[in-house]
Amino acid sequence: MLSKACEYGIKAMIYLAGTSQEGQRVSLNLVAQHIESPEAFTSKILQKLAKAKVVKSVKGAKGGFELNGSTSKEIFLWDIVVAIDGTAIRDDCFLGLNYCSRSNPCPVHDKYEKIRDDIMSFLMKTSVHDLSLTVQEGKSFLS
Amino acid sequence: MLSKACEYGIKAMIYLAGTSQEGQRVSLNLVAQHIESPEAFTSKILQKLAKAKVVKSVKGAKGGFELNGSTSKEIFLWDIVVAIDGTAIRDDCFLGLNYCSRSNPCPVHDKYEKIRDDIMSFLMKTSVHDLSLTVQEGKSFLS
DNA sequence: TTTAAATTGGACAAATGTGTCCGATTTAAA
DNA sequence: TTTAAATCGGACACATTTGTCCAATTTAAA
Ligand code: SF4
Ligand code: SF4
Repeated sequence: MLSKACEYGIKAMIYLAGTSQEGQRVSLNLVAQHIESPEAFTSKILQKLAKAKVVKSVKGAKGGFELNGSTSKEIFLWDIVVAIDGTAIRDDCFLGLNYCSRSNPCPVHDKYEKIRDDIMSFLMKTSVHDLSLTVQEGKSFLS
Repeated sequence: MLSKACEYGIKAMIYLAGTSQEGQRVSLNLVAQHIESPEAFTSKILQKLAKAKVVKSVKGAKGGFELNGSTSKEIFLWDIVVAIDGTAIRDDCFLGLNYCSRSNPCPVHDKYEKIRDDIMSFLMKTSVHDLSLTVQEGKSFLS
């Protein structure tokens, strides 16, 4: 479903949502520790997220990462997926047909369309904020 | 979601369901043409499906491939997925946590669990026969 | 028995995804 | 001004997936 990089990216964003009150920054090292991902690989992922403007990175001493913009309520899973994996999960559907439509459907269309719509709805309507709450309460976990 | 190999495998099975009345065989070349996949790669995939006993292969002149067993109604998408991709799609869920459960869930569990169950239900309850009907009627397509 | 049609399986090649290393650069603080 | 703490970015390494090539084998038919 998602690439490993994208899984790490989502976890990183959820972690950052819990540390990003009032411009407080955390280092790459801390992020990687909390989401249990290789540090150098996490670095690449955070760079992608920074280029997509969903995280803000600050270089130099006392630098680090924080969520960009005012609030994690405005950042949705879909933003992260697009930044890291692109739109293939939406565009290349179940059987990976090059061209499909309601008048030229693949054989699974009738049975799969609802699942695809549910996935897209989940990705576009679930905010990082939604997910960070239970982590901060200790009711869900990133590793 | 699925590997390319698995997509080809599903298409091949759906195509074979339309050609496999009464032990009639089709060649690798024909299968690859109809599902628009590279012939040599398709060969590897059909070999996997043959080892999983969902297709029967016959070597030599007048040989070829046909569905194994009596009917495509007994072969489900899940059988094909397991034969080619294994059970990762079921075992490694959305965020790829190593260990998760209702008492140790990842942050998306509440929102994603239903989608996962819907996908598994779709894979386990959809038979190749279900899918081949609309193709034979010209109402859906494999390319 | 010979030939042609077909799958099989091993080795290889290319592309992508995952992960590492390290020097360059930036910034805050001593 | 110097130093230490950080991210950045390019090059590389490794694993997996995707795809190709070809000789070996099997089988039906001439
Ligand atoms: S399920 Fe529908 S949308 Fe998805 S590939 Fe098939 S025809 Fe296209
Ligand atoms: S959604 Fe639920 S089942 Fe899937 S990884 Fe998260 S906790 Fe596990």
